[in-house]
Amino acid sequence: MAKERVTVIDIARAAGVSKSTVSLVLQGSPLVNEATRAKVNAVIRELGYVYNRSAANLRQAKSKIIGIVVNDLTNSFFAELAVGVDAVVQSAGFVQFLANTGEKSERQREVIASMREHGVSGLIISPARGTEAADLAPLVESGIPVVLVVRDIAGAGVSSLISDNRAGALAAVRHLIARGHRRIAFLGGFADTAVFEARVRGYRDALREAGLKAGDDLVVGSAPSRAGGVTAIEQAMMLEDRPTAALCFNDAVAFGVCDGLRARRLEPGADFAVIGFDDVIEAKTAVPALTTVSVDPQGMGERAAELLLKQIKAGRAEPEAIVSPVRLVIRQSCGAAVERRMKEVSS
Amino acid sequence: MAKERVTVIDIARAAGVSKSTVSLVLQGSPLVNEATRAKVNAVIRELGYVYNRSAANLRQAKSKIIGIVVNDLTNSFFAELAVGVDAVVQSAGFVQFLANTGEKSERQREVIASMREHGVSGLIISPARGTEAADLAPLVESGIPVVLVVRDIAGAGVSSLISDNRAGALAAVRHLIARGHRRIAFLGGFADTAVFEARVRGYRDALREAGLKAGDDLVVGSAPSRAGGVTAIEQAMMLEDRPTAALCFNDAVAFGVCDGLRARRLEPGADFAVIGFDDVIEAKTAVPALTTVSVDPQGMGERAAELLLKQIKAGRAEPEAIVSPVRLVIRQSCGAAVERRMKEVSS
DNA sequence: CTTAATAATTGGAACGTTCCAATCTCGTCA
DNA sequence: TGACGAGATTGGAACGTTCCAATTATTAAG
Repeated sequence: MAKERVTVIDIARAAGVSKSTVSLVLQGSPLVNEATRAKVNAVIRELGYVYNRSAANLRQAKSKIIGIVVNDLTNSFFAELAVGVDAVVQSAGFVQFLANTGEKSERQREVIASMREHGVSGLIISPARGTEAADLAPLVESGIPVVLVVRDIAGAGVSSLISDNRAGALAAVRHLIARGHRRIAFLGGFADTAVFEARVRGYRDALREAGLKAGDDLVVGSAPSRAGGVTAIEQAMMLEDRPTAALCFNDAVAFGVCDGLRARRLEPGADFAVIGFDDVIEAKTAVPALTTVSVDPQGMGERAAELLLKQIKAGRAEPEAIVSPVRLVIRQSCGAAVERRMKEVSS
Repeated sequence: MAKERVTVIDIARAAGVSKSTVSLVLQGSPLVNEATRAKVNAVIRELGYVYNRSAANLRQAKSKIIGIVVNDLTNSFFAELAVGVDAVVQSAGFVQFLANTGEKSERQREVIASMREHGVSGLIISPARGTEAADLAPLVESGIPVVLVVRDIAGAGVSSLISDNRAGALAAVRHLIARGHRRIAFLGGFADTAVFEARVRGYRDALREAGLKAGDDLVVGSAPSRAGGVTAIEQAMMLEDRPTAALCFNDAVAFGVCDGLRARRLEPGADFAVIGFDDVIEAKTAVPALTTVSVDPQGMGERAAELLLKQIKAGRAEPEAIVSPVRLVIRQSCGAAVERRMKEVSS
């Protein structure tokens, strides 16, 4: 069944032209006559020709593949990021090579190597935990454009696109304070990441400027997952002086916190205010709808892809460090919307 | 900065051997002397050589790439499926090319074509809605191994791996009936899909065998998402004779149904029984933990990958249609576990 | 009618690898 | 000593495309 491979030469023979002409047609060159173009295209369709990109790549150095490596595909934040990237990459005529590292740096090394071997013309990386500048050094030295997303790596010397984590946390906690909360926790996340550090910094700054003290017992780390959120809130509720509100490391944790709250017969939004981070799609439709710091993962993916494409086109651009603004979207889980809605109804 | 590409010839020259020897080393051939192998490897590291897979692919027809195309990456079911595939594919020395079609068959055509051009040696496809056998025809004629997952396509003539949707729904609804429910709804999903059809069939069969009538008003379709679940339950609760339990099209819908229930001050698991389908990771940690039909997406991905690998190795195998067994995992959202837990406590 | 310019087409080299058949180097055995 | 075979190594052809310079066909200008 597996028929002989049809090549450009077969097409040429069948169409009565040279292989060069066929090649020209394939690349949509304006040099070729309309009639022959039509003829060639017809033969191509007829013989079921499939373009051999390996051969093309071999000849010309550029590959039309861009790679994206994420640290946790099962986290919908990254899945959305990937579809954002895919959208723009695709429409630019590139194809996306996606790999998941599962936070393992060994695995990350492998997939990056593999992508290099396949000749990707650019790479978008959301680095695994613990990735250092040295790990990326061979890659950046090779001159392949790289943009880091979500997590920046100091001294890597490549472009990065991260969200303004400190500002987001600051805004969220200010909001909580404005609504009268005094005991505010920071829940979830691994303490050894830059993202965690930035978010906690914003949290602390907000408390400080309100003259509240930021005790260490109120920031409790955990896995940045739904399950982690459950354990984090449980731990926080063991404190003798319990918090009445929490900013969570991300939305997954926030959902877990809501779950944990309910398990203790506390209604999130009414009895306890919770704010997430990321604005995953489900945040809007959850009940109560999650108040969260919107970082628009899909949009971030799009911007990262655009940045990368720009660098690919430019050959070798100066690395830029973009910090993407962030905004607090107030929904129901922090209690604000409930109040507001009641006001609306009564007016 | 972008240095000259170092090739196998450069290595050969630097190591004082021929390019053939270097090639042999690269492929780990046992033919080459240990000393020269070490020498060559040292030079490879020293010069920062990166293997050019395009060139290799050109020479030998096999490519070490397998492609996976999913219809909705933002649905964590598919994200997990993809990581399952990735795990086995990777350990077999292949690399995974992942693309997302977003349910658009035009897009699906493009990505499949692109993968063919890159010379994938096999393809795992979770087809977009509305994909027909004819759409896949050119692909299967080319003789490249394909396995369809999640959704089968009649007459496509390729292997498929789907879960036993009817049996799962049957078991779930039987359980609901055994717990005394009489008004049971089927919520969510697009009615024009085979998966929907099979699940509803199981649902109907269970009702019928219990002598319950399966009114059409109790099956309400919607988008297979969290938001869809919210609207579906809302619609179901408009009925004058309200259901007291529901089997949902998938877990995302089930979560939405829980949300919708809470919005009406009904506690899922206590006031209304809900069962999902898929057993996404969050199902276990949600509150209440979701009773669901476990299809183990990650395991399914692994099995699909193994099947594909087997076919790739075998050259051209007979298409197999595997239906993967499924099991009802009883947690809290159907009310059963609550009862059981109380019993445990009292004993 | 010649020449120049333009439009289309073309053959061959090149890309970096693998494969094949051929060669070289030993040590061993008769 | 010569023949043999095993172990290592090697040169060159091939894979399917693109690029370049060259060629041919066509049209316009003089």
